[in-house]
Amino acid sequence: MAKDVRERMVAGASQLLATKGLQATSFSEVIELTDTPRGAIYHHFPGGKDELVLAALRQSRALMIGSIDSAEGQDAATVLAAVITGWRTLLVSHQFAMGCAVTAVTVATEADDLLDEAGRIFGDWQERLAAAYSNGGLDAAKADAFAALTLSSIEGAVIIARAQRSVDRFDQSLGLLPAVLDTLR
Amino acid sequence: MAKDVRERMVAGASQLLATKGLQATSFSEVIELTDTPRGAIYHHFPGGKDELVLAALRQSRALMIGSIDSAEGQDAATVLAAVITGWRTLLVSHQFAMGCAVTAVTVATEADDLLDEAGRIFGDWQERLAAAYSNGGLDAAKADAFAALTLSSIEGAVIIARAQRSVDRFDQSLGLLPAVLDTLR
DNA sequence: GTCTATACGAAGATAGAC
DNA sequence: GTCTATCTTCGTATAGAC
Repeated sequence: MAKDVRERMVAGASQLLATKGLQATSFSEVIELTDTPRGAIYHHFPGGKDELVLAALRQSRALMIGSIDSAEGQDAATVLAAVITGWRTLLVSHQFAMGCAVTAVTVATEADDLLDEAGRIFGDWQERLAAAYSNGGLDAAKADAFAALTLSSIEGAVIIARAQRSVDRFDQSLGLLPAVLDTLR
Repeated sequence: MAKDVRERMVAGASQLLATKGLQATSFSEVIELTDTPRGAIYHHFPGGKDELVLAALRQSRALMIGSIDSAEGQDAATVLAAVITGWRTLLVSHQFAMGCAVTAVTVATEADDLLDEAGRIFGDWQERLAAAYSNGGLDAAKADAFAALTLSSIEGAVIIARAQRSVDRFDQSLGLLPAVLDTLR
């Protein structure tokens, strides 16, 4: 059976946020992209755009968490490589037209509820990543700090890669992380 | 004498980009913020919004370059600390309502000329930072790579700090960089 | 250089029919 | 659940007067 209309709208909004930003994540664009009925938007999202964007953020959250979880149980270096590769593949496979939805919202909103959710998601990502590192042999405090560095450098590297339509700086910058990890254990 | 109207408009646009993003950097907001005459926008920027944003990006470029240059000639660790402190102060003094204008444009535009300029600016920043590191005692190749890591991790940390309205993760993540620098020489 | 007036389109949102 | 119509507001842009 076809996916739920609401679910398709959320996925479309999430994709639009990651590719074109918050402004371009309009009802018209979501409807066109997902081929869903116009009249259904306010039925599924009575709170309007904010509610749709909030749902899209939560979906982005789950995707990244799933990616971290699937590397769980392995060596910390393997976890690191898996996360970096995931983002690298996303960039390349979309020809640098796609990035992070949470970042896109953070730098373009003034709504407190959206900012709160974005902050919580970054926190959750770090926490999950730190747990995976810890599980992969790193001391807890170091795992937490290294997770913070991993996240911030990836988020920054993704932006720079998009602007330059190249993965050169991405590779150069994140290429230092494995050696950093080595010094931590 | 009062600053040139055009210059004030560019500064206002630059500030709006860094605080509210590309969408909110509208003519109305720029005019209100800078208290400049509405009729003067298309006189100074016949190319419309794109031309204004382009000028604002170039001003952001110059600000960061100036900040790097003022640390030039010092030890690599001092250069690193100066750049980090600069961004940290910006965040705190604006209560996390301000970030990087170039990032804001990168994740919200589809215009090639804006993306090109953003990519060029990130490249210039890295180049200037690498030169300062090299001047500060780091081997050239390592200086370039470490400049890439410095930039991407700062850009990412700034976003996360804004979302969380806290400098905790920022400090935690960038706090690892001095040790990384030590391992490079 | 700066002003007003205005055109045009897009966006978010609501009402009421089907 | 979905449709159409409509309202309001806002943003970009242009024309022509001062």
